[in-house]
Amino acid sequence: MRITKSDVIQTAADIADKNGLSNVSLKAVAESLNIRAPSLYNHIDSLEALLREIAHNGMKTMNERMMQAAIGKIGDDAIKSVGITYLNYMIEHPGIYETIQWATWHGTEETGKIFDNYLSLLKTLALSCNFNPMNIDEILNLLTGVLHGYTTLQLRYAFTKPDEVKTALSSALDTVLAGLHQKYDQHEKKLL
Amino acid sequence: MRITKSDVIQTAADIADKNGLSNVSLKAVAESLNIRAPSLYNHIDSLEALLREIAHNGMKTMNERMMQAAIGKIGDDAIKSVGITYLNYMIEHPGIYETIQWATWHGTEETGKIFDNYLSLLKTLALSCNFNPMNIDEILNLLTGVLHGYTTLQLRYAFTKPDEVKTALSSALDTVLAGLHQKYDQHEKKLL
DNA sequence: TTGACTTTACTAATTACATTAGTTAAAATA
DNA sequence: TATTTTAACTAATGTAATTAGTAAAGTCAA
Repeated sequence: MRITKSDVIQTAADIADKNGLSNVSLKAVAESLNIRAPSLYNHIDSLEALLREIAHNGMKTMNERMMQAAIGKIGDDAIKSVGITYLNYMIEHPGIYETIQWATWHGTEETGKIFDNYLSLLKTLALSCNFNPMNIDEILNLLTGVLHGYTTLQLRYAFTKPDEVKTALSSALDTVLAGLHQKYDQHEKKLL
Repeated sequence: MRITKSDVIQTAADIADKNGLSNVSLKAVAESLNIRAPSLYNHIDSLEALLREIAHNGMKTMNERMMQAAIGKIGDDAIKSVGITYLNYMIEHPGIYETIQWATWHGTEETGKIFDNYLSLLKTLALSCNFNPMNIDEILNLLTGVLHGYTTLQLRYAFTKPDEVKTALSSALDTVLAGLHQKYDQHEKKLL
């Protein structure tokens, strides 16, 4: 009968996924948990703080999954694998992803730190692509931008035709990586 | 002393740009206009509808500016010019852009139509790049994705270092276009 | 086991909005 | 000028977030 902070976040995240971010209210969360709305304040600071927790949990879960997806892979393969994982998460959890976008505008330092973990993973993988390390930041900016923008804009088709969208994302990443290789590949190996 | 629907939308958009989307309320809009909140219902249907109007107005304005920016240009040049215009608008109107993103999730058919106008412009320009028309949809998906994702993620830097961000966007588009040309350029000219 | 302490639930009350209903005065129109 | 429409108003309602104060149930040391 006792409820934990984690229960509250999970329940709110489920509501977001099922009914959209705009239907996440303390009232709705409390009803799902069979408690009264004010009782939620024993676990959270405010509705805004709860939304941030949903976003942070989601971002951390995505980071874990993307790390898993990258294990045993390097280079373009690894990056495409991470990209597909990113898209999969968004398809499975559109409400959480919507909350993550909300947190882009209403985030805290914590939000930035979790995002940095994501950048850090992508950076490692990008460095395994034989790009000139001098340009790694530009490369990261483009890769993260493509992933975020492409998946967001394709989300509406992703529910009805998930396989097509995944294939298309893979192909889009191929195109971007081709451009990146053309521009940033190290042509000379450093000699010892 | 009389207020028009256009005034209401403008005022709400200004509040969004200055204080963020979450601070747009009928109360705040009414106070800015020196009228009472219920009077706003003479001009709008609801708060949600007002937010959609902000988004639609913003999208239309962006479309117009992008069309202007494309005049007299073709190919990669035109696309980069449009991209920079897109970024400029977002820097000038972050609150409206936030509302446009909100409308991505809460939009109507109207929202889709305005977005289609944008797609239509980009399609014309992409076709001027000598890409194989058979692949135009994939190409558009990638271009719109990069534009949306890249600009959104760079927005936080765009206020302090606008010039760097604009140069970087131009370079990122170069990279993507290089990948697209490598993959989708028409190698054979059709003979008459 | 008992007694202090903490946790987590509750009810009641407050506040902030969005929204509706009903009304009125000014503006537009015929 | 008479009529109709527009756009403002006040008053009232409903919903949701939040705060304050309280009580029950769990935790843990003596």
